[in-house]
Amino acid sequence: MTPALTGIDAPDFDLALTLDCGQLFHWLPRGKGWVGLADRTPLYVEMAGNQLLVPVGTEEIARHFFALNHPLTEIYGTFPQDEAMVAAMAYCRGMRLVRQPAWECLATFITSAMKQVPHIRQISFELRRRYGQPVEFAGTTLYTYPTPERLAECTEAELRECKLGFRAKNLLGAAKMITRGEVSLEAVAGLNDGLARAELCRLPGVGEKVANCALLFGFERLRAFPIDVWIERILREIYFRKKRKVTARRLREFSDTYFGAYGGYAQQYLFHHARKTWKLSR
DNA sequence: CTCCAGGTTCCGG
DNA sequence: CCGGAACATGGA
Repeated sequence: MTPALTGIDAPDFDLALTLDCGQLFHWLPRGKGWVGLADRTPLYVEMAGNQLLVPVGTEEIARHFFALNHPLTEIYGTFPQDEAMVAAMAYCRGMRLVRQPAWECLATFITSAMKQVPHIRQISFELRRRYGQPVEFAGTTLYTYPTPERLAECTEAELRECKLGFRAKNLLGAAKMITRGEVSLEAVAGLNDGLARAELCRLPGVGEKVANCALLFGFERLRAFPIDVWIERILREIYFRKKRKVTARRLREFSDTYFGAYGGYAQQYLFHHARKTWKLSR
């Protein structure tokens, strides 16, 4: 049933936080840990002290996927040390931004527009179950995220059955453009942040925010700073308190510089902290 | 029943 | 460039 496990060093790593902060949408609790896919590789993961337990033979894949080599201490040192960041840092210490497959990440965030996290998970599981590839693992069946080629074969009506709503047209359109080679994610990977973002924004359903999520979580552009409704609230209520008529452009210019070289990390810390602590008092 | 959710796109000042 | 509105669906 359960595969043989082996431990790998994982200092400064909070697995639960990393899986629960809204960057991944298909991992499931299992026993003392979680199961999920790192691209095509099924993993069971569990913390044991400063070690991460993973199936024998998947050590390198797990190390890479969970970005255990991101220099967290150095990253924290680049954060602005204001009150909000200090609080978010304390709350989220050990959270890592994992290395997601580019298409899986991009597609998932196309389907995330105006949806709550549980809905995004629901959509992800449904797309995987219908159009992904089954992978047997530890007595259960996991499903890979469907390729652009497979999704491009679907009709919009079929995708709507996955509760996508108006996002179905966008996901289908993006899958088709990528399948036809009109946009190449391999090429995007070779562009600088600005050009990469512009290229991604050519896809339907991909605007500034979704492109930045893809860059941050799928292309390891750790400076990318997605501004969603939560981050916008934080910026307006904390960093622009009492300021009149703060435009979206102004928020973007501020966040692009203020949070530094690892702005994406700062963003995710602020995002998760606010979501977990503000929600209770509303 | 009403409101809103990890937005994008289009349209009129 | 900026603010509004439409767009689907489900949970609170």
